[in-house]
Amino acid sequence: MKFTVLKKDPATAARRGRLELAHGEVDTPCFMPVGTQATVKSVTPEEVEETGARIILANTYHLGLRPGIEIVKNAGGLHAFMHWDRPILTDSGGYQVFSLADLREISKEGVVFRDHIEGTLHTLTPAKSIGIQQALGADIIMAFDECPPYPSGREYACQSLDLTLQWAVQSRKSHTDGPQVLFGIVQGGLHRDLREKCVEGLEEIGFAGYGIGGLSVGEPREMMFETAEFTAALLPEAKPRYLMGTGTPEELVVQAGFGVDMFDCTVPTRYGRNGSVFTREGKLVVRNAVYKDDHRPLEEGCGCYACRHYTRAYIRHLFNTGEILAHRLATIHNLFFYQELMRGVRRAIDQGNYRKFQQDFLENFRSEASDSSEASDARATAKRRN
RNA sequence: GGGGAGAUACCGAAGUGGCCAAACGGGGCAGACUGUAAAUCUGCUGGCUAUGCCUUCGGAGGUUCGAAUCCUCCUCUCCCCA
Repeated sequence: MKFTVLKKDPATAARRGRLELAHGEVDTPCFMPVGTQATVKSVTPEEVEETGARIILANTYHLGLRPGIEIVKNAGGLHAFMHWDRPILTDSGGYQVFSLADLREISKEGVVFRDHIEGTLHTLTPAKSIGIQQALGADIIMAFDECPPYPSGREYACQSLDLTLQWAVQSRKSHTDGPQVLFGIVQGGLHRDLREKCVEGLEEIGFAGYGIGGLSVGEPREMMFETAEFTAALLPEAKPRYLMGTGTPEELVVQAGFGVDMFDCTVPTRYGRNGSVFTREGKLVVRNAVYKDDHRPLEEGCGCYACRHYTRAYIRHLFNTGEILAHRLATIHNLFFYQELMRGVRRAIDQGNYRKFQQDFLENFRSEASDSSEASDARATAKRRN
């Protein structure tokens, strides 16, 4: 792997970079669509690529369980198995320690999961996680960590951090040389000193890049921003910084300004399947009745496949009737929107005016439909018509 | 012509004297969703001048302190036999 910082924004900590990985190059800051089960839900790899995505995520816990590494190995590795020949990053299963909290028990050695499908027990240790990730053959693999929930008291955050650091050592030891690179993950909750301690510890071990973990787990947005900014600044300049699991379009724009190089989030794909799409003006719940007779594209001027060929009224109709195509079109649009957003971010940094780009974007983008006078006007109109 | 069953909110369907503005499902409307146990989950769904009031369980009348629920008549629907 080679990571090059091409340009630094004069007014913010934002930076433009390029990642050279085993399966290709990725311009940063980048957004990585999430494909937990070796598929970005509802869309084909060609469609993912057409949105502009150059790297995607997959998941160790889920793929280790089903179909299991033997089958993926026999298929010729994850890339061949899922027919995606660009870079892949696999998450270690650390997030499942958080999201499947009711089904697992943490010990010093690792985590015992009661598998959510069959109920049988599976132990994930740092060595096992790395072993699975190497077998899958992703370009970037992640150290096994504990993602503690919010709120976590200082004592718990402290313990959890020690565990994550121990696991980082073991992850590093288990990682054999090859085209794959291993990233460490910074934990420490919202505590500055713990984040500092974690970064120090990880740097001592030495990783190709660093994930900032433990955010977007329910903490107030301001606290997430504060912690992300602070933590990003602690990390070595020459290595890629990956803010794990976040976020909304605004969060990406804000946090790219902290010097984050990589993002991933389920928001564009999940929101798409659940009937929400993004536009430069904010979130639009295309499922809603306001759009039943609205024959404009999801976003005017958008170049995505969905917007080139279909209208809000049609896509709402598809959602309303439970048609699969609704999920596909909304997902394609959202992924394109995210990639278009990142293209804008990169261009602005290239031009050295990231601050202005941020301001313009945030001024236009309304995250809550209720903030939008246009949306509430539209709702009122719909009510009158009914 | 004879016998039987039924009519409940937008639809289907429970309820058979007070705890009923009425279970449950569908539909509709809205909200949530952040390293995906998610094509999922949650809320609302008669009206209003709203800790209460008004209208509503096919229609009209009656019994009762009180009726979707009991009685009488009427209207309509379905099934079986001729």
